[in-house]
Amino acid sequence: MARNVEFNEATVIQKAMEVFWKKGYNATSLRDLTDAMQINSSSLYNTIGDKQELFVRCVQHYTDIRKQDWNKRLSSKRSPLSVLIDYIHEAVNVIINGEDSCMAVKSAFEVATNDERVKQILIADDQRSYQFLYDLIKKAMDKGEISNEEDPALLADYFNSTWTGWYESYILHKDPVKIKRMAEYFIKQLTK
Amino acid sequence: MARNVEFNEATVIQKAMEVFWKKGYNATSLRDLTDAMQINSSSLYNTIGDKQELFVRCVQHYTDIRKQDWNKRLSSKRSPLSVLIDYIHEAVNVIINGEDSCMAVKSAFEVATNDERVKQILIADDQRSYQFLYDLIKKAMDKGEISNEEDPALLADYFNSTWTGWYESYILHKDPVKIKRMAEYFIKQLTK
DNA sequence: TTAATTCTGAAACACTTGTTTTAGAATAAA
DNA sequence: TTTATTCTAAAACAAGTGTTTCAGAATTAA
Repeated sequence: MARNVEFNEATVIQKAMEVFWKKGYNATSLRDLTDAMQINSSSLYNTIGDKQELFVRCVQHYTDIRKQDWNKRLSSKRSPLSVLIDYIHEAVNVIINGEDSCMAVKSAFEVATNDERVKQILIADDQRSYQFLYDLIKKAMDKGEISNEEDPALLADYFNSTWTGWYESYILHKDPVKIKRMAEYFIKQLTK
Repeated sequence: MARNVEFNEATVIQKAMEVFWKKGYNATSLRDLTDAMQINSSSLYNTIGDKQELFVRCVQHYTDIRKQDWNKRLSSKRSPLSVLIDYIHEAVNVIINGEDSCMAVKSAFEVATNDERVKQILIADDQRSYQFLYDLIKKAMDKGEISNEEDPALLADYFNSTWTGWYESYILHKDPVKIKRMAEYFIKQLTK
């Protein structure tokens, strides 16, 4: 028997996420957040909680989106190898067209060592990313699309950690060709 | 005709670097810094400058140390391939024994997009890292220690960006075996 | 309509931030 | 020793930080 929350929580988390994503956790102030979210700090503290809690929700939201993408790709009827190669190409596009690098990577380096909850979310995200690669590589091997000489778990691990360096490279050099060449070499290794 | 600065600048920069390295730029306060450096903020501002300037010097110092290490390794009389493999093994040891990841990587993601000077220092550092790898790979190819089928520039670029992902992996999983396995695969690719 | 409840906005909170001021101690050259 | 200069320590600075308070507006169910 009382009024309801005026704002849509999902919308507001999305807005906050964009600010955190761009500026990082420590460089983002509560004013930055409430300005973007268009809510008063009292509403924020009444519903979501403090800055840390909000950040946790934002990272969770960020990884949820990735999760959906991986699931969608995994349920594709197309050949495992083509799904994998498409994914690599789209990952390259995200790197060279996105403005703010990857929030998961940035948060791993800036926050994960100090915030156990953020760390756990990123571990789960990394595990899903690994599983996505592992499933495709394994299926591609079983189908004979790629050589099965190498351990698929090792390949998945190795490739899973490769993207991060591409983000760093793009921050420093802003060179799309460099990223594309590395991606082609990456694919070549996989398919030979 | 006046007194001299009491503290040793190199010592003080080293101390500041350690704090920035561990906590990151934004999470480090001036008090954190002056406590570690054991100097008053007025002395800091009189000699070095503000927080940004201090950070720039610290990143410069960090990359200077790496530069020395690369030069030392490049002047080795041993075979290029063995120098390279040694370097990879020691890089792995740094990752799994170090407590605070890599300051260059952390700074690339946290600061490089907002501070042009830091970015330029990191670009120069990255260039030296690339050149180090390129020189060894090229020499190893010329000597016939490794296959020269692949473009050494591409290999150097690719390998240069690989380490970053290993740092992220180690932050999340703290799994030395995982890093070691990736390094062995890395070497295997190089030598086959 | 009433009553109970929960939300919102603005202001205030205490504390921390990066930086500057100031008074005086220290020191090198004359 | 004097003098000119530059250092240092402590305090003060204004602005910004994350968070809380509180009065009142809003809303739902009775």
